[in-house]
Amino acid sequence: MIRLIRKFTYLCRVITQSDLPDKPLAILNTALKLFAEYGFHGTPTSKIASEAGIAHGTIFHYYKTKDALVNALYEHIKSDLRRYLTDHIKESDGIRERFRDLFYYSVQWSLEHRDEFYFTQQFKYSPHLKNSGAEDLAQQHSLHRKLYKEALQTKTFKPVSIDLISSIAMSQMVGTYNYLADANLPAKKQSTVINDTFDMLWSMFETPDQP
Amino acid sequence: MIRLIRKFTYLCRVITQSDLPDKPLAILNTALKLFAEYGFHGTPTSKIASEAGIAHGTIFHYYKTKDALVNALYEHIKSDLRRYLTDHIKESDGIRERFRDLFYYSVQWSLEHRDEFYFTQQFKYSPHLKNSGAEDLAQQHSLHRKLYKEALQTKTFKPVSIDLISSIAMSQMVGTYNYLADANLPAKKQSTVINDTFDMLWSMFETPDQP
DNA sequence: GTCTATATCTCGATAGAC
DNA sequence: GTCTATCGAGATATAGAC
Repeated sequence: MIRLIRKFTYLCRVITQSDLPDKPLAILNTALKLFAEYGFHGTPTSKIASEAGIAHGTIFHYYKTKDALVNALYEHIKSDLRRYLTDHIKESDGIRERFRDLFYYSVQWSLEHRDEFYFTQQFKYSPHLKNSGAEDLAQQHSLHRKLYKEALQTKTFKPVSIDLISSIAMSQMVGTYNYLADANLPAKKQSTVINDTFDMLWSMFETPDQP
Repeated sequence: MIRLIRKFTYLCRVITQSDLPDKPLAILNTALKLFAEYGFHGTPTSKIASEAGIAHGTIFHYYKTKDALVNALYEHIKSDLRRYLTDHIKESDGIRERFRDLFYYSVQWSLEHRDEFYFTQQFKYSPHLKNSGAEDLAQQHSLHRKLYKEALQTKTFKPVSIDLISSIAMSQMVGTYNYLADANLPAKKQSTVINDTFDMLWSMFETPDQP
């Protein structure tokens, strides 16, 4: 009898397509939503469970501890952003284009994923968490540093410390994001701002023309 | 008898000058130290008390709740920074000098007060706290916005949104700080970097020469 | 795998002597 | 004002049925 009910429930979900039984992902998603609103210390696991429509204990089946959940969420977001960026950057483009796209789409992604962005900031400034190996979300070596390295080697950039470039570029993205997140401009104007701030950034490091 | 012991203890403190009975301040200081290491959620009030060498209950005599303590600490730091900046900026200077000093000493202060800086970042990204009226530490209207406003009105700056200037300038400071905090350069080199990054910032917004 | 029920513990806050 | 002792809420994590 109970078995029948289970089957029925399952079929209902399949038919309505509304709620695939991907519990681990559901946990991550509701956790993110709640963390963005209350912070991870202000969010009890019991609330994540009830909000996600699952039993409290189930969380600990997928994530041994709350910390593990938080870290898993961070990794999840990180790989999301990574995929998004690699999807939007053409390897065949010139270095300026690639840098522009990296900048542009990093800001764009943050604007379209504000909870995710906010969460990563919280995460970054949470000393007691075991952020072992959790370098800055955007210090994704392979994407950023490779690019800066190339720009330095080809003398596209003035000879400055790569860490300085990295820090300043990162800040410029965050600054642009902060402005746009509050300003609420129409999409087109938003794009203009991102491009303009990128131009400023570029001109900071570009090697001046040799006549 | 006990009264005598008390008096004796008090006199000892006065003589050694080692530990003025300024408990509220001592609480703030050790709280800051611990918050920087464990975060404020990872730091129980009991630990603050024991580390500060006072009784647990005493904390709640000065600060009704833990949240109140956190907020008091934030205000304390904010006014410290404010005093530091106003002490270092000459009102009689030209606008470029004043902006430079604001930038320079903001970074400098952060480098000399890393725990304080780190704490304010934690604070900024703590959604559940009653940060009512806790605007960004550096969005201290009277210091920053007044300056930007003046630069815009005197056409020293290109006509850009003041919020954009504010966001970008702030980010540039944070970016410069992040770089220097990791790089560990000698003091002289540090100054050079701050000045150089300020020049970049300035040239972003400066009105080009009209011939 | 998922649920309910519960064990265990830590922390913030209070009470009351001194 | 400062201390000690303690209370009670609420949190994570586990046990065990289904």
